[in-house]
Amino acid sequence: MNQTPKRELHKFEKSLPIALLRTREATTRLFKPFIDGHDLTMPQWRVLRALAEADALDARTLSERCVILPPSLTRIFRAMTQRGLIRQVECADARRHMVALTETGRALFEQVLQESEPDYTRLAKAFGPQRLDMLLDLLNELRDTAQGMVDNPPDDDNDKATTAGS
Amino acid sequence: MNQTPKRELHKFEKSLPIALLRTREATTRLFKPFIDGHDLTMPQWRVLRALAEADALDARTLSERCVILPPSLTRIFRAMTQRGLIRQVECADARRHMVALTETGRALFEQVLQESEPDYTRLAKAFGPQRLDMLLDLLNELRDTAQGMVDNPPDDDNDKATTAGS
DNA sequence: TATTGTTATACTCTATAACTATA
DNA sequence: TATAGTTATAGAGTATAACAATA
Repeated sequence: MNQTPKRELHKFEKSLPIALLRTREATTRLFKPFIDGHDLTMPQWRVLRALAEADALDARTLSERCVILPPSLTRIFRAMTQRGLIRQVECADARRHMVALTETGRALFEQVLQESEPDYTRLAKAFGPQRLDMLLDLLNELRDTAQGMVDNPPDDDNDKATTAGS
Repeated sequence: MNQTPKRELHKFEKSLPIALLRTREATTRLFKPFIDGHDLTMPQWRVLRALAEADALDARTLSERCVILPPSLTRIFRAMTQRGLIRQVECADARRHMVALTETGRALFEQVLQESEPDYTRLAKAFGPQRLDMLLDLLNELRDTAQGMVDNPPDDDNDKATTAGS
C-alpha cells in the first residue's frame, strides 16, 4: 500500500554501496595482476603507495588512509619490514610507530607503477579523463559527507529539544 | 628526470581504487549498524537485497551481482537457509542452484530497509540527490569500461601486427 | 566435452577486547 | 588518565584447485 512510493528511494539507497563495491572490483581486477606479480597483497600495496607520497607516516595515519585496522597493519608492517620494503623511523613521540619506504620499497613501487601505467592510461582514455576527475571529486566529497554524518549523528528524538529535558 | 611529468598520471592512477575503497568504507559505516543489528554480514545483506528485487536468482548471477565468489556463496546459502531467510527453488536446469527469499527473508529485508532509510535520506539530502545520481551513473559506466578492458585485453606487442608474424 | 556448484584448503582480512608502553 | 600500538582470538571472506553432477 504505502510501499510503492518508497521504491524509488529504496532503489537508490540499495545501489550505492553495491555500485562502489562492484566498480572497485572491476577496476581492481585490471591492476591486481601487477600487484600479485610482486607478491604484494592489496592492503600492502596501499601502504606502499601511501608511503611513496610521504616521507614517513605513523600507524594511525596509514590505518585511516589505507582503510586497514591497526591489528592488520601490525602484521603488514612485520611482513613488509621482513621483505625490506619499509623501515621504522625515529619519532619524538615514542608511542608512535613511524615507517618510511626503503630504497627497495621505493624501487618496487616505481616498478609496479611503471608496469601498470599503460592500463591506467588506457582506462582513462576509454572513460574520459575529465569524467574520471569528476568521479574522483564526487567520491571524495561523498566520503566527507558520510564521515561527517558518522561523526555528527542526528539527535534522533532530540530533534526539537537540543538539551535533554525529559 | 623523466619522472616529474608522469607524476600527474600517477596521482590519478593511484587514487582511484583507494577513493572507491574509502568512500565505500565511509558509506558502509553509516548503514552497517542496521545490518549488524540483525546478525547479517555485509555479503549476506547483498544477497538479501539482490533477491528482494528478483523473484529468484541462481548462484552465478548472485555471485556476479553481489561480488561474492562461489565458495563463499555456498556457505552463505547454507547459513541463510538455516535461518529460514531463503529457500531453494526448482529449476529446469538441475545444475543450477536457484534461490528465492522466504517470507521471513523478505520481512527482514523490509525491516532493515525501514530502519536505515532515514540515514540514507539524510545522506542524499546532504550530498545532493542529483549529484548522487550522477555519481552512480559514473560508477556504473566506469565499471562497464573496466570490465570491457578485462574482457578485451590489448594485443600488447601485437599492436601493429594483428597476427603473430615474428 | 563444457558448465554449474560444491568441497577442500590455505591464507588474509575483519573485528573486539585485553594488554603494554608512553605521554 | 588518555593515547598509540601490539597481542590474542574468533570469525568471515578471498582465492585456487579438485571434484561431482548435469547438460
